[in-house]
Amino acid sequence: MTDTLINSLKKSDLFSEMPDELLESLSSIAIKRTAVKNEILFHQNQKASGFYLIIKGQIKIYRMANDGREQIIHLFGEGEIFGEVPVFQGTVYPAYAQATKKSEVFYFDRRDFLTLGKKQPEILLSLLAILSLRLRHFVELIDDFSLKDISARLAKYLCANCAGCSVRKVKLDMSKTRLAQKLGTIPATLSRTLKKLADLDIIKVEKNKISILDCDKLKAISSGEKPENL
Amino acid sequence: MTDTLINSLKKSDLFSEMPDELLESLSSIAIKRTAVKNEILFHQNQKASGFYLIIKGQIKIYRMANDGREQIIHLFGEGEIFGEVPVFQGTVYPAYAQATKKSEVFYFDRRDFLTLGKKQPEILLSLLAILSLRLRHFVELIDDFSLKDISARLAKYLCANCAGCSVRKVKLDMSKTRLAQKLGTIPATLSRTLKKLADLDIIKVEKNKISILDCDKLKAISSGEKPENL
DNA sequence: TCGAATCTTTGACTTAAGTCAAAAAAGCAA
DNA sequence: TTGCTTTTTTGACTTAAGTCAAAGATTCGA
Repeated sequence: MTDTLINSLKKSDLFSEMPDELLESLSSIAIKRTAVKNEILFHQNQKASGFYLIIKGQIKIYRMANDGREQIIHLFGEGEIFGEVPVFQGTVYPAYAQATKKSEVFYFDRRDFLTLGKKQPEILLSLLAILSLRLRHFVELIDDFSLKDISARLAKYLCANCAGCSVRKVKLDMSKTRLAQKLGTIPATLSRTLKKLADLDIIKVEKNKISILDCDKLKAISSGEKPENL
Repeated sequence: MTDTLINSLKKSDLFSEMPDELLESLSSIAIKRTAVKNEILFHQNQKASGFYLIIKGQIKIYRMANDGREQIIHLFGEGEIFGEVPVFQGTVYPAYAQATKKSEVFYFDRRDFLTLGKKQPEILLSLLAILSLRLRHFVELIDDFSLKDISARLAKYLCANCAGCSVRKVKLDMSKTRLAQKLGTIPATLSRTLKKLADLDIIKVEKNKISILDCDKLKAISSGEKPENL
């Protein structure tokens, strides 16, 4: 029984990277709940007594505007948690949470969570680690997306995947279509970009293996410099 | 003395939003350190004994590649913390940290931090709240940046700032140049986009006040739909 | 109130990257 | 191998948004 509970935790966004022994402790305070369609899990301005992890179904987070119309803030799906910010802050829920269909959730009571955290601060530290690491990734991602063109993103990807350019051959462990997605573009553009770099003798492409011929130029491109010919 | 310490914490990225009473506790375990230029604060693979907050100066985080060349991972500046992820995880530092110039930092010892967290888990919860809230913002930001064109971003901004469209007049509390930045564009483009929406009678712009004439269309645009005329 | 500095708008032009479609190559199953 | 599907490349075209520069507004200090 606890096993399936831990498995559910492992499938969640927040807890998936947490060490097993901590998950076990966590699972001891998780309470399984089901919500029928349209059931309200918490109200706006209600004291935040606990947060939720969705196992199945979908939860709508919304606010009520002055004129009575609801403003949907977010839809959360399986594996996602919600309500944790006000719980951590010790404030009130800033919105309503309502099941859009029959759903299953785990409920983590704030008090239990605090008690557990007191006994085993490693749990909280682990969560902090997960969140701050993820935050770093996002900051980087945003940097990449907003500041860089495709060549730069590709160059960066290649650089990051050749261990400081000591390895000169990068084998793609995914399809080019997939890589294009990862770089935030489409296969056609990736193909052209690869060709551009190859024409400049910076890389050489053979099927799914990419050789890096000029690591320094690649690095320059990855940080935004433009070589002579686009 | 403690006052200036707390003030420093307030200027930092991570702690600025933390309630005062918690900052006070935190300040009790912060140790001020100075680093001369090129001083190494921690080594790669060394057990992560504590994390740092930069008060002044700059710290370079880098890894050493096989061929001896250093690969700079990040440069951190004033107000930023570093080393916290391995500290929270209880692992080793994954890279070197070296001052690029004379710097001042606060050092938070892992053990002290844990002890404090045990005594006052609210501190850890507050950090969790800060991080998870910030994460939410980033997730949204990435959504916006990668999926939406400028009209959509602007529409979303306007929608978010008219309280569920019950208020029909948004007063910009910043210059249009600043707003353009926030939307990830330039003033010229923002100007044109505003005009486009005004031409479609969706909004009306008078100096720094923007009236929303058609809230539903605005919402549609903000979620990616294209109206008749671009 | 005048004039300088800063913001904002507009116009003409450029460009990176997307769309659509078709050809070429690679992968795969029987 | 053969044929079928999927992936990748290429070409022609479109488009959103950036650049640069100049003209209009606005703001603000003295």
